[in-house]
Amino acid sequence: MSKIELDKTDRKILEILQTDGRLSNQDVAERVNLSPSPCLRRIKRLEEAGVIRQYVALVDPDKIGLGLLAYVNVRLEKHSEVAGSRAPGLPATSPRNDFAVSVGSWPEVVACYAMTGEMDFLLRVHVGDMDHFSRFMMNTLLRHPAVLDVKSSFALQRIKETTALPLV
Amino acid sequence: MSKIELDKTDRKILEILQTDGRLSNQDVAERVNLSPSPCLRRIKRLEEAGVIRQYVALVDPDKIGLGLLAYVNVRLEKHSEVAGSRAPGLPATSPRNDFAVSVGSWPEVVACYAMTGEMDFLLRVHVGDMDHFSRFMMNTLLRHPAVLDVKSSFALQRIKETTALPLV
DNA sequence: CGTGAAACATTAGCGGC
DNA sequence: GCCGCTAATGTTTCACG
Repeated sequence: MSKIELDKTDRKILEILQTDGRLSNQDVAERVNLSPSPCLRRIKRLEEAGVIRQYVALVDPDKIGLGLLAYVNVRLEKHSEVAGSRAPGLPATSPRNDFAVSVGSWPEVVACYAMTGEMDFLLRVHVGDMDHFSRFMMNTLLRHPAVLDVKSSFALQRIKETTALPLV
Repeated sequence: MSKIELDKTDRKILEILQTDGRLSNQDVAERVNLSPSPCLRRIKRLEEAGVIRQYVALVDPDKIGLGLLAYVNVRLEKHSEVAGSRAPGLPATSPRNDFAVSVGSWPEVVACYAMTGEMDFLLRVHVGDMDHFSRFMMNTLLRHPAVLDVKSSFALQRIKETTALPLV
């Protein structure tokens, strides 16, 4: 995790790149009152330290036919064992782990967290419409052997949505 | 909303930029077997159509002292009126609207959706630790006059997290 | 930290399929 | 219509002061 010291200029650079990830180094330099080379050195340092994890383009879901955003709470079976082939002494494939691996392969699921509380997992799911959603539920999520039950809610309105973290 | 036609090449470009938003146009062109100029024309078209909404740098929350991720379900008071100054006939400031505006000004809240189901809003909240979280609850969220009650869950583990949408 | 120069990237105009 | 060439302009990057 290696915390790293960030001074005021570093934070300003992060703030800028969190909003405009394609700004040229020159432009960033100008906005933080630095010349290009020290600015680039700082950005490189932030990238290497993993503070900047990635640069990405954000795509509008509505524009590519993914108009429905759902959050799905999932509860898994407790303590169930995988039927059949399990060598004694070897670590069992737990339902939890199984589920986590499956989630990685479902494109509709863009985020999944193990959570505190009564529900084990929270999934963020992008689909085209209710039809698509129910297909995903019936054919994929509810068919997974580790899943005990689910509770879904749908986004009616996006009040706020940003990838930019507050820079304390 | 203006749907736009995306051919195979456009989708490939989006896929690439969703993973690496700082790739040079030349590199993108190479990967989609196009020369730089038609590739740039396509990217510009995607930007102008709003399919690509923004380019951003993703910052690792752990590295900047925001180690705790919470999802907070919020229920608002129904039908309450703002006390005092309201001209009859003018649209009242609804608690809903009031809340939406406030959320915009709280840096800890990076996302907020109006949801179906028993809870009105779902907030995604990044904070440093439980202390920070409870300060946010006591001093900000629970003090808001529109808020009736809240239910919080905390992320124990990030199983999957991507900003890249599946390109159907 | 800043300067400067070489290598590299972007972008508009134009001709071709 | 959409592609690719060329050439001018702008940007990145690094050795060095």
